[in-house]
Amino acid sequence: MGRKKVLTKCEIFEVTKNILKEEGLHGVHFKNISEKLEVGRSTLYEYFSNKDDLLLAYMQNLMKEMNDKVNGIEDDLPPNEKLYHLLLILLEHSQLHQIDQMIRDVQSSNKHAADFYREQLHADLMHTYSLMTNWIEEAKDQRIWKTTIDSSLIGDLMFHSILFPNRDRLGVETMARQLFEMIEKGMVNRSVN
Amino acid sequence: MGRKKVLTKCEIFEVTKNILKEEGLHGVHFKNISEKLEVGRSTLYEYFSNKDDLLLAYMQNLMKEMNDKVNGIEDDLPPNEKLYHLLLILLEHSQLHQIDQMIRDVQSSNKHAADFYREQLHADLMHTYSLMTNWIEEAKDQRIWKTTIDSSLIGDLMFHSILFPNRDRLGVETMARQLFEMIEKGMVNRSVN
Amino acid sequence: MGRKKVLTKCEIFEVTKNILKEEGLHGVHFKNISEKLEVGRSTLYEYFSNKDDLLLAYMQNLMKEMNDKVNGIEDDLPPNEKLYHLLLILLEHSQLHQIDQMIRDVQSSNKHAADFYREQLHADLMHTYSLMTNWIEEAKDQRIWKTTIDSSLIGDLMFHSILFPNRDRLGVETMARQLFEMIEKGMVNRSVN
Amino acid sequence: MGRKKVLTKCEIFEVTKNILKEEGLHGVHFKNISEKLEVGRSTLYEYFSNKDDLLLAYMQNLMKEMNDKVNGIEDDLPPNEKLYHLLLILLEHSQLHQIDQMIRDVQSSNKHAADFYREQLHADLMHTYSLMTNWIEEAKDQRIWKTTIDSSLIGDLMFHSILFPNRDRLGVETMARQLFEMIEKGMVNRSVN
DNA sequence: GATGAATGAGTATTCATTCAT
DNA sequence: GATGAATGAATACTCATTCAT
Repeated sequence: MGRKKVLTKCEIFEVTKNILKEEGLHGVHFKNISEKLEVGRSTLYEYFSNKDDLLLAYMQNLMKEMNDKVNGIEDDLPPNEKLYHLLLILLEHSQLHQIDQMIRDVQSSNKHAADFYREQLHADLMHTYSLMTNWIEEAKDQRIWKTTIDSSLIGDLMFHSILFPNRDRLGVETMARQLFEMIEKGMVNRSVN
Repeated sequence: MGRKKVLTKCEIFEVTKNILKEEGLHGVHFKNISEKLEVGRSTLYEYFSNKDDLLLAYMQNLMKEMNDKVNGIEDDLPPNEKLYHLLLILLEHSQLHQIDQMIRDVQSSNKHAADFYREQLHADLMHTYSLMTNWIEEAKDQRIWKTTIDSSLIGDLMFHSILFPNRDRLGVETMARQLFEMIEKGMVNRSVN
Repeated sequence: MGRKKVLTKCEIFEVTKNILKEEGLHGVHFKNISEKLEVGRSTLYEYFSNKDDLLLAYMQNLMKEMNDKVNGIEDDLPPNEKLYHLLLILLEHSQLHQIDQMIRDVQSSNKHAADFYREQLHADLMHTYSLMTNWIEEAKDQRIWKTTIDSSLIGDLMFHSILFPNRDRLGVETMARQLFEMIEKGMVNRSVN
Repeated sequence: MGRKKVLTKCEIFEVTKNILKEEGLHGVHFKNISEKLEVGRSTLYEYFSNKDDLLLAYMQNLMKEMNDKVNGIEDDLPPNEKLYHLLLILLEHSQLHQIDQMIRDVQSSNKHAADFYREQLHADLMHTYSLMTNWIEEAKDQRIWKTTIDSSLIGDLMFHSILFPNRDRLGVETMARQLFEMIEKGMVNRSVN
């Protein structure tokens, strides 16, 4: 009695996600997680050996989820369409923006594990990043996109667009559409002359 | 009379800037600041009555510097050129990106002062933001830019571009130029058809 | 489940009482409390969220104890006898004398709780005070006591008698008896003339 | 320009007195003293080698002032009249009530001096105390006062009456008169029967 | 003398983590 | 497993005091 015996990592991730959204990376404490789950604080240690483990695992989980979707993008689409889908997926996983800070912050006591996870996280992130860059290059090679603009700059733009506060106001779909239109066509009003 | 000063607020800001860059907002402690400056920790309290005061003052200082430059933009330039200048100035003040988080985090004990500074910071920030949005609207009104894309989305993009890691690699000038070209003309390769 | 408790709020109150007696209100620190209890300093925070909470809780506890006894005084006794009982109870709760200073000093971070407790403390104190004053007035109304002497002056006297250092030497009972005799009959030697 | 060159111990005592009244013993800091005097904090060290020195000197000064008045009481008055005068003088020097706490608190680094002053303070205090007790005994010996009530209890009462909050409301004279009437004649209403 | 600057020692508080049941 | 209890390490902050000019 008390609480249901089954506490799952999934539930912990869910709560973590909410706290992360509401209070940011440094607002995540085992204290508030356990309170929200109505579980003893130390119970969390049965699931994660320390705080950083939890965060890393959470991020990795998120990353995996996202990577699965990314890998689901049909490979034979034109590169700019693939990039549009990628942008949409990124916007749907806005929590990712903390990953960068986390990779720096995390200083687990269990150095080995932490470093391992950290590197893997970084690798996962880089995977998406380079996928994106590749597709941009592809678009350039196929003469769909111009070559005068640095590919990784576009990459940065797409990746950081998850931070735009207006995402919530516009909605993910609209934002993706408009942003992609701007990326491709630019702001200049061609209907005029 | 009195001992010679070995420390200035300016030096403290300098160190703060570096720590902020290297370790993020939550990496700033009076401990590491004082260590880097090779002064006693309590000495810092002679300059700022607490940590939040320091951070707020730092941000305000930065903000003022930036606002001065922004206000120096000639008013009778076409809106898109003004926006280009604004983008350049933003990129030169990339530390600003923590301002948002700070405004939330900071809860100084000296409530009065803190609230005052916080509001002023926010006002300063909004000033720049709305200037930017106004110019975007102006560009739309003058039919220079198209109206199909949300103005604040462009605002977000410009503001968040200070976060792009490739800024350091490309250099501020190049990045501004390329980014602005993309914003205006888009990626589509028109030389082809 | 869970480790066995080695510490109770009661024990903390006990130690607090001793420190309060020996070193006064400002001699109370979590450091010396924890040392006397031979527990880690932070352990105390599991019981009271901060120092002021502890002090307020301590005082409230004391107050409650005393009020219970005060309320046990039979209402249909003559007012002067009721006052005698009250004096006795006050003398048995001499730690109360710090309450006044505390009510001023305490500025808990948990403003809400602190203000609430503070007000309640003050209310409890006033309750006793006004009970005392009422009984004095009653004694005057019933012509048992003379009216030429300010009632609250007697109140002050009774309340502050808990501070008399000779309380320890004489013992509470003796002191109460003698003091009350003096209050009622005065020092003048009537057996002479 | 700046401040008048002459800062006197007297001015420092004056400010100390006010702070002591408004904020209590632990509200006295060199910081606020120097601020109220519009003097540099370290300047105070030209006058007193440390905080405790200041407090001890202040108390001693007060004590001396009071003792002078006490010694001015004509020796050939009846003991109860002498006690009345003493009570009046005590009430006029209510700041004395902190002396007790101070004697405990003060832990100067200059142990020698501190102990010396402390002892002297204590001696001065005891002088008055024993003078008071002597006169009470005298009153008993002369059959003016009854012997059934402990002399030092009356001493405590008179000494602690300086703490009664109603002192401010009633005024020193009235309070002394009423209190002394009660001490001598008691509260019992003799005009009745 | 006077004072601005610097500092050390002490306390409060938070939180991840370990331990015993 | 689950959990309540205990704790150490780290940081914020205050204030008396010393030092150099």
